[in-house]
Amino acid sequence: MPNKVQVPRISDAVASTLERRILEGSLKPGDRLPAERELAIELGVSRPSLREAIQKLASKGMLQSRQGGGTFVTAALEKSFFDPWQDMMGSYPNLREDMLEFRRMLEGQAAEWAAERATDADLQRLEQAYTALQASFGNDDTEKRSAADIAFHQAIGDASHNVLIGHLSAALLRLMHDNIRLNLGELKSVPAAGKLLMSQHAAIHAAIAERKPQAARAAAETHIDFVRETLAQTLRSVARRETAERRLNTDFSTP
Amino acid sequence: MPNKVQVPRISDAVASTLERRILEGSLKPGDRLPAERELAIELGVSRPSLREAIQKLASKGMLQSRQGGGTFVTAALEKSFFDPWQDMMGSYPNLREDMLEFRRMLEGQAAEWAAERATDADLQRLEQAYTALQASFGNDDTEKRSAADIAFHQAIGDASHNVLIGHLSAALLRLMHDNIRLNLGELKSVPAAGKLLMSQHAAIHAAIAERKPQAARAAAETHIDFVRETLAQTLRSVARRETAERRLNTDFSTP
DNA sequence: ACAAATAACTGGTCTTACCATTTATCCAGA
DNA sequence: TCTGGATAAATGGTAAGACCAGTTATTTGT
Repeated sequence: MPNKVQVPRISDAVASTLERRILEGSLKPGDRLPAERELAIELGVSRPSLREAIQKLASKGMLQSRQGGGTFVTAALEKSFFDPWQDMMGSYPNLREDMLEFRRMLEGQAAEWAAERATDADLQRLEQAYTALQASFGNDDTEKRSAADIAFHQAIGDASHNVLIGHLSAALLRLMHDNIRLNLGELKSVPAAGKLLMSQHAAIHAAIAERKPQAARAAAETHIDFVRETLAQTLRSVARRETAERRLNTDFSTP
Repeated sequence: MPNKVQVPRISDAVASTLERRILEGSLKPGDRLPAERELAIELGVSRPSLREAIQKLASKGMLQSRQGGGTFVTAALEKSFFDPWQDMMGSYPNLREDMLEFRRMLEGQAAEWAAERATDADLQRLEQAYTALQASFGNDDTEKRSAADIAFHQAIGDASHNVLIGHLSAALLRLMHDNIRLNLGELKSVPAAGKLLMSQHAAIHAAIAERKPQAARAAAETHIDFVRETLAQTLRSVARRETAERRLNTDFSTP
C-alpha cells in the first residue's frame, strides 16, 4: 500500500533543514530558535508548516518549546552519549583523568582536522571566538569565562567538519566545566595560569589559521597537558586544605 | 531553564488520544483514520491542532499520510528509535562517513592503549572474545555475529583502560550495526570480506597480545579503512540496483 | 534604587480559503 | 452489458490572518 513514491512534504523538508542545522552545529544545544514568524519567512514557508516541522523534532526530543518563551534546542544528541556519567564524574576521580586523556586525543585531532579543512567562514568564526575569549579573561564572571572557553573549542570542533568531533568535544568540555564549578566552587585559577592559557589558545588559533595541522595538534595537546597538570595541582592543594579542615572540624557535628 | 511547569498543549492531548486508540486496538494497523476535517470536529479541536498531533505520531512511525488518500495506521510498528543518532544515520549519508572517520581515530587509539596497558586478565578476556568472534563467523545469524563483533571491540576498549574509549567505541559500533541492519536489510556481506575481516581481527588481537602499540593502532586503522571501503562499495551497488529498478518501473503507473 | 505596572514579543489555537492528489461516480461509445 | 475516460467529490497539504495565553523586557511611580 505505501509503495507509491511519496511526494515531498514541506514540513518534512523544513524538519530536515532544522535537523541538519542542529547536527552540523549551527544550532547548538541551548540555543533559541528565531521566532516562528521570522523563521517561517526566512525558510519561505507558512507558520503552520513550520510548526508541524517543529512538532516532529519536538517529539524526537530535539526541540522544546515554551509558550511565550521561545523554542530551544535540547542536548538530546550529547545526552544519548554521556547521560550516564553526569553524576559519576563527581564521585569517581579516575574518570576525570580518563576524560582529560580522552580529550587530549579528541582536541588534538579536532585541531589537526580544523587546520586542514577549515573554510574561510570557519576561520572567521574561530577568530571571533578567540577575541571573545581573550576579552573574557580578566573578567571575574566565571560563567562567562566558561562560556567563552567552550565557544572557542566548539568553533574548532565545528571547523574540523566532523559532526561527532563537534558534538563530543563541546559536550565533554561542558561536562568538565560543570564538574569543576560544582566540586571546587569558583576555583580561582592558579595565579599565573591565565596568561599561559591564553598563550596556548593563541598558539592553537594561529596554527589553525596558518593551516599547519601538525602544529595545531601539538598545540592542542600541550594545552590539555597543561590543564591536566594545573588541575591536578589545584586538586591536591584543595584536598590538603579539606583534610586539614576536616581534622579541625572532626568534633563539630554539622548542624 | 525548563523548570517551569509545562502548560498542557492541545496537540499533545490529541496525540495521546490517538496513540491510546491505536494501542488499545480500536484503531488497528492498516486502518484509515477519519478525514481530518471530521476527526477534528469529533475531537473538538481545530484542524491545524489535529494535524500537529498527526505529525508527531507520524514522526514516531505510528501513522502515515498520503495526500488525497488518507491517513493510515502503520502496519509494521515498533521501530522504536529512541536514539536520535540512529535515525539521523538513516537520513544523512555524510554522517556515516564522519562516524567511520571518527571511529578510525577511536579504535586506533583504543588498540594502541590496549597494547600498552592491558593486564593479563584483559588479554584473557580479549582472547576469549576473539575465539568467540572466530566461531561466530560462518554462522548465519547476523544478530550473533554483530554481538560477537561488538564484544570483541568492547574487550579492546576495556583493555585500553579509559572508560570513555570503552563506552564510546562500543556505542558507536552498536550504532553502526543497528543502522546497517535497519537500512540495508540483512546485507549478506561481500563474499570475500569474511576472511579478510577475520585476518584483520587476528592482526589487532595479535598486536595487542604481543604488546606492540604502534602495530595495534595500524591494524585497527587498517580494519576501519577496509570496513569503510567495503561499506562504500556495497552502498554503491545497492544504489545502482535501486536506480535500475526505478527505471524499470517508470512506465508502469501503479494502478 | 527598587518594585510594580505595562508594553512588546513569542508560542498556542482557531478560522477560512485554496491547491494537489487520489478516489469514486457517471456517462458515452462499443 | 461492458469498458473507457472524463468529471466530480473527497482528502491531505499549504497558506494567511486573527486572536489568546504566557513570558520577558521596559517603563513608570514611589
